[in-house]
Amino acid sequence: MGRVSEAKVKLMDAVLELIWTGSYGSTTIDQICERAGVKKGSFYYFFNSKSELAVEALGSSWQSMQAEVDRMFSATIPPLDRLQKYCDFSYKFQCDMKAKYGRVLGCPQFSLGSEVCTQDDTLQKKIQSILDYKRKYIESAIRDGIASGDVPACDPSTKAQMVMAYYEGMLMQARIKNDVGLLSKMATGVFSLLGVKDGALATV
Amino acid sequence: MGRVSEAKVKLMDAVLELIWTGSYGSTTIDQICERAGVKKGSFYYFFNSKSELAVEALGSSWQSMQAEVDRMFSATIPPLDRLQKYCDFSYKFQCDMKAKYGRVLGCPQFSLGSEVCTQDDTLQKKIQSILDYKRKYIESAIRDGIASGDVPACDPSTKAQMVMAYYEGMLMQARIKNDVGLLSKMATGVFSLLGVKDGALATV
DNA sequence: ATAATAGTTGACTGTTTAGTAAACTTTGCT
DNA sequence: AGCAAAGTTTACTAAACAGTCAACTATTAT
Repeated sequence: MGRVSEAKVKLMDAVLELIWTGSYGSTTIDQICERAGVKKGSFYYFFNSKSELAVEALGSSWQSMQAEVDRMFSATIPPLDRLQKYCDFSYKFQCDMKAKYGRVLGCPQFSLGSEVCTQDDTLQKKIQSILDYKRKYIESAIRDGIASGDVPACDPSTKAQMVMAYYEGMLMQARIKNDVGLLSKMATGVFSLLGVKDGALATV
Repeated sequence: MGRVSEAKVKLMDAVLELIWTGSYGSTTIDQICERAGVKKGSFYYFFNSKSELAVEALGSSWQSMQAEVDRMFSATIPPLDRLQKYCDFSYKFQCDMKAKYGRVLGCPQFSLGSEVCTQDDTLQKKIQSILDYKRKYIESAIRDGIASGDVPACDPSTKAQMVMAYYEGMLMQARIKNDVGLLSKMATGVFSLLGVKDGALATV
């Protein structure tokens, strides 16, 4: 019973957009409320702080993204194709953001993680866990690639770490330079890191 | 004539430390002044804003760093050794920071760049230019490596972009995870990206 | 010595911010 | 209808914040 509300969802959407198009530190609770079309009293009815809102928003945003990532990294897809698809997806995604906001926005977890890691422990832990999930997809694709003989023998965990550093570094660069072109050939570097000749893919 | 002052230097040191150990958005002018042991009136005597101070501080910090980088990337050193030295230096540097602050701090330009790129144009441009300088060292080493036959033929500019993405991505990951261990084998990935077998170095 | 220059200080202003509380409104249950 | 749960709103406080200014102090060239 009682009345129903979309305020919570609206606040989560608003905070993500503001953090992503700007930064965590520079977005105020008043701004979030204004963007969400929600009064501050309602904000504090649902959340205790900006940090708490951000944690929930990041979690829910990752949850909806995860379905899509699961499809890209399906075990039915050849391992290297998964990585190719993931790179292509990221490129397209960043193009969409650039079209929508006039800005390449990069990876929300990485940008935010770098900003708050020394300041907000619970937020930092949430981001860490999402990044760990993402790495597991890559690691699993590498492991499958080794099994199928597409990837030279290596430690999948270490290699995944490297691939991810490269991938996230590229997105960061694209954000800082506001240049989406850097990302169009992203997969090339991924395959170099794996010691795989580019173009050795089954189908794309 | 008139009296002499170290306030400007102290303010620049303070802002760099605060941004690096925290973030740009979360460091206030009051904080900077307190850390520097300088009164706010003096701050505004020398600078018009936090942004202006940050621009000057970044420039001067890069200038003193550049001497060291020039040595590492000396044309007298075999090209791949330069990259190895640079990776080793970064690793040691981050270890020092961890020892000093209890935190891996990563690359100041990259963290800050990602935070302010959508918000502060002059700061963004300053960071951009420093990052461009850094890339030129890598690009030049790659070009020399191709000339000496140590690096397979490629477009040095594009490859430098990739190497840098990987390098900066690694530093970012280390910052977010507060784990310096990730960086100990950094050069391995650099050489993979260049299509060079690890251990093909003249001397290190 | 003193006057001009360079830098310092503290007290001040107005604004933005986080956070609170009490009155009010909508909704569903009986 | 009427009551209770769930959510909304407005007006408020106190603190943090950026930025200003006039009076003050140290340095040095002459």
